[in-house]
Order: sequence, then C-alpha cells, then structure tokens
Amino acid sequence: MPLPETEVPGRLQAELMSRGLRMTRQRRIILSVVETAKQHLDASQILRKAHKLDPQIDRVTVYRTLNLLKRHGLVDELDLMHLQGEKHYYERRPQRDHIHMACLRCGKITEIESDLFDRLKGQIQRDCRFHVVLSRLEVGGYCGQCRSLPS
Amino acid sequence: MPLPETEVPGRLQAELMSRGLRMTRQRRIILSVVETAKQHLDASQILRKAHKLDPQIDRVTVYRTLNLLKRHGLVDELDLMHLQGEKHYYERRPQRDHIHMACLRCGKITEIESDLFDRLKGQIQRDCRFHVVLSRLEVGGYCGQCRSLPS
DNA sequence: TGATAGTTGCAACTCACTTGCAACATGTAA
DNA sequence: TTACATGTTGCAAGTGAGTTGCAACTATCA
Repeated sequence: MPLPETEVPGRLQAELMSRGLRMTRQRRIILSVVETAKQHLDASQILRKAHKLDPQIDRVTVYRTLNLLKRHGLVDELDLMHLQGEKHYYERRPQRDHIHMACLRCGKITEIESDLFDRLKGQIQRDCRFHVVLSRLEVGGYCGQCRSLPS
Repeated sequence: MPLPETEVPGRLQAELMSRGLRMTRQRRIILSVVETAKQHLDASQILRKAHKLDPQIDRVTVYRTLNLLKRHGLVDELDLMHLQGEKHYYERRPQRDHIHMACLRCGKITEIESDLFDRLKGQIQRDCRFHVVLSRLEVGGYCGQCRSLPS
C-alpha cells in the first residue's frame, strides 16, 4: 500500500521542508491534493479529496495548512468574483501572475497571462513607491459562448 | 428637523428612482451614508452611521440595500486584501475604474487610476472575446513609508 | 531512545451574511 | 383622498466559512 510518504516529494513539500517546517502525514496529503488539482479548489473540496487518502484528516488541519502555504507565499487565495458564496479558492502560486476571468452566466473560469499586466504592476511599484507582494486581478463578465446566447 | 426626505436627492437615490424602485426612509438614509462616505466602509460601519440618523434601521436592511446597489451596478464591493477579516467594503462605482493598493504593514489603502489598466481591460475584451462587466484589481504590499521602516 | 517543541483533532465558538415571515409603507389607480 | 396591491422592513433564527482552546500526539534532533 504505497502511502504518499513513499512518493517523490512534490515542489510544495520540498519548499516547506527547505524552510525547516515539519512534514506530517496530513500535510503531505493536503499538499499533494493542492499540487495535483486540475481546477481551483475550495477548502471543503480539498478536505474531500484529502479524506480519500486519509479519512481521519480534520477540516481544521486543512485550514491551518492552507494558511501556512499562504503565509509562505506558496499558494494564492482567490475569490473568483464570489460566484458561489463567500468561499475562497486556492492555486499553487505560478511563475508568472495571471488574470482570472469569471463568466457571470456559466461560471466558467478562464486564466490569461498578459505583458500589460506585468507592466501595470511595474508601474505601480515605480509611480507609487509601493512594493508589490501579491496582486489579484479578477474580472467578471460574459465569456464568448454566453455572449452569443439569447438571454 | 430636516429629515433626509427634504434634501435634494443624491445621485444614487436618483438612479434607483429612475429605475422605478421604491424610495423608503431607510433606503434614503443608507444611500446618503454610502454617498457621503469619505473612506471605504463595511456593512457594520454603514449601519453605525445610519443609526445616527435613524436608530430603528436594522442591519438586515443595510445588507439588502447594499445587495440592491450591487445588482444595479451602483456600488463596487471590495475585499481590500482581507486585511481585517472577511468583511467587504463598499464604494460608489466611479466613472473610471481604479486600482486598490493595501499596505500589509500599516493597512493604508491607496487608489490609483491607470491608462495601462484601462488598456489591459480592453485587451481582455478583444483577445478573449470576453465582455467585461466588472473588474477588481487589488494589490498587497508595502507602501512608501513602511518600506523605509525597520521591520 | 527520550526530550521538546510543533501539530493534530475535537468541540465550541466567531463573524459576516441570509432567510422566513408577519407587520408595515410606498406608489398607483380609482 | 382613499383603497389597494405589491414591495419593504424588522425581528428571530439560521447558515456557512473559518478560527480558537486545549489535551493528546508525533516529527525531529541530540
């Protein structure tokens, strides 16, 4: 029965260990869930996936681990325009920031990178003497498909 | 005792009335609070200010009125990087979108407009065939003062 | 193999916000 | 002006996401 312990540590796990943080069974599982996610997951979805690997894991541990990752800048927290209530979504912090577009009709989330966005952040740093640590650009509107549909 | 009823209706009130919505005493008060706010207010701050004009107003009415204004695109809802818990802040929707910068150290909120930001939204519309209805760019980091302070 | 300091799970709690509903007030039409 | 239909309000109770206190547990290191 190959537990996650036996797997090659993922990047998140390696990052946390290099910072001298303890690697518990629970953390390994939660990190692997976040790391292998195909879409943006909220805390309760992460808990559900973690439960499949270890039904003992508590939701409090999920919240605490997500806070840990946030504090270390290893995940970004998203609202996705609050399309579904007030929960937050998480994704591994990417190399390059991207923009999230949320369709107000079908709920589809699209991501894009943009040179203009990178330049805009540079402008803020320079013009406002503001050291940018994190940034979140979320756009709500109607995607290509929904635009051409009858309302 | 000049009640708000006797005042010249503000822009928010005029907007709602032109859309055929009923103008109640409570709504007039809440609208005037939002309209005359000097900073970003959250729901409980709006309630507190409304109470000074009419102690009977319930917080439920504040939430319902804010939802009404949101649905009509007359106010924007902000997170301001969740510096103080999960509450939301409200501001009258401006002519031109702006960026909110939140200092992670002193909590100061700075706003700027930017051509680059306007162009970025244009790019999204064109390149992604996405009709932008609302957008929110929030930046967390360290302001000029806090950058030059010892940690 | 212990010591120790960080981590976990549980239960209870907080906080922002929402819902159901009866009483009430607004805008409209007679 | 009055009556009325429909929208709005205040209250109480509820929801849902996330947090806290604490005793038991465990990863790490000497």
